Amino acid sequence: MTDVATPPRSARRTANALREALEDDIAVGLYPPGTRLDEVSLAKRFSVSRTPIREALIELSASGLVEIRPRRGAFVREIGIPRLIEMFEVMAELEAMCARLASRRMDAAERAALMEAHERCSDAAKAGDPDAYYIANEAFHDAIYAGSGNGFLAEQARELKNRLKPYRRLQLRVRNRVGNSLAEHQAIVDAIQAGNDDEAARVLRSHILIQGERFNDFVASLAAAEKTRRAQG
Amino acid sequence: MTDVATPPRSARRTANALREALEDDIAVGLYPPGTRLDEVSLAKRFSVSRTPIREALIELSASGLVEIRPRRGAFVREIGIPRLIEMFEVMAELEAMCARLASRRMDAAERAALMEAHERCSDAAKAGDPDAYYIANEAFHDAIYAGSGNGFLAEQARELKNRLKPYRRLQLRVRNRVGNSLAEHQAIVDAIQAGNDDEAARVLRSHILIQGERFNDFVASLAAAEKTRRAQG
DNA sequence: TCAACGCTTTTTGTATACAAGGCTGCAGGG
DNA sequence: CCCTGCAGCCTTGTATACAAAAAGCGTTGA
Repeated sequence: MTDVATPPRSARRTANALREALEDDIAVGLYPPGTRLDEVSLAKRFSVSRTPIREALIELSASGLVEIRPRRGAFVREIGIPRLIEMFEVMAELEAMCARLASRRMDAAERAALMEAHERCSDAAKAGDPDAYYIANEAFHDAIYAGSGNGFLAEQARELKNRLKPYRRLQLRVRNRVGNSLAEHQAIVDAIQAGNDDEAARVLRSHILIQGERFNDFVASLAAAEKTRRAQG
Repeated sequence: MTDVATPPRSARRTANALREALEDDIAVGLYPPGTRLDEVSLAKRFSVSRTPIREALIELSASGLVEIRPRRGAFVREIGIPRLIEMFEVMAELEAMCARLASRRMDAAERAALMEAHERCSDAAKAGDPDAYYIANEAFHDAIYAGSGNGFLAEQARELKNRLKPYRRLQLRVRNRVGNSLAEHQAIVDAIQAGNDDEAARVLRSHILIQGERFNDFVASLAAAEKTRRAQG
């Protein structure tokens, strides 16, 4: 339910809030890839007019999460396996670049933040809590983005990660990916702390590529999601 | 590579046409960085209502070309020198990645296209026509993007190049950058044709970084533009 | 003279109204 | 039985109307 008691305070509050809400709904799987996003339904659901809905959809289309087909409406973008491979390939390179720069540029505070995020990952892994690990993992990678000393790069990395979120979410629950992931994190931290930039880049690159390469599991989860979707719609 | 980022041309024609028109106006310098983009003025200028103008501005804001400050309007984004360095750093890495992949993956047709673009660059350089070189240069780099075999990467590279366009345009007219640029192109082509992926990446990376590093010229041109802007506004 | 307050004006953000293109379904013909 | 053409509805795209916030400006008080 939408919080009707929330008073309209900041500007473009509706449109921005809507964008985030829709992003979340898509990431969470409420609107699976291929779903048509009807303007009037969304307007009704959020108790606003079509205008802010349209603006939110346009933003989402710019970020690549939805696709606006002229005169036909907005659809949650369907990302095929080949394109997903491409995206992971780019993601891996961006993260590798972050790691390379971070290992050269991070100051003491940033290194401390990285270590702490790593600790929290470790705790979540020990507790066997994949959701907590998901959160901590995000902070871990974010620490590396921030440590690159390149704000633009960090933004790009975050944005792409966000686009891949719906797919990685499934991914993390497969096998005992968490355990392996943590070991890889350790290697990354070691390389960064040692200031070994090539090694840091290499390890982080493969850390990401592993997610994209496990296509047995990957395709399986996609197929399952697809099956569910077809069964419902 | 099959699905090039082709924005819908037919419907939403006003909004899309407007976006492109505004992009062009900004790139060309009609609206210098910092300019306020008033909705009603733009609406009047293009003989449309505020709605499509707003939608175009939102798209431009998503692409980073303009900045929408809540309740205060849209402004052509001012990109400071530090951020520009960051952007060139990322651009260099993206292009290097393209070159690395291209030298491994390009087929005969793609190599031929690259050679032809290189020829046209050479012609333009010999003719001393910087505008023609600008066009041919774009095709040259585009050929490498396409040859990477990674359509998503190609899109990202094109988008970022587009964002940097207003700044590179000035850049290319400096000194005899064209001559050096052509020599660098030759080295890139050689490396790609030899299938030497590391070398291709290295050469292309520095080819881009050179543009970002010449900050004596760069700052000078920016300062000049700034001066002009202040004199006018 | 200067600063602070409030009013007015201007502009953005949202809702609604109107226009136009696509989709569906039915009917008629091959 | 299937295919096609037309009509009506439904959805998107654009224009206009309305609301609210911020900036400009003048007045007033110290």
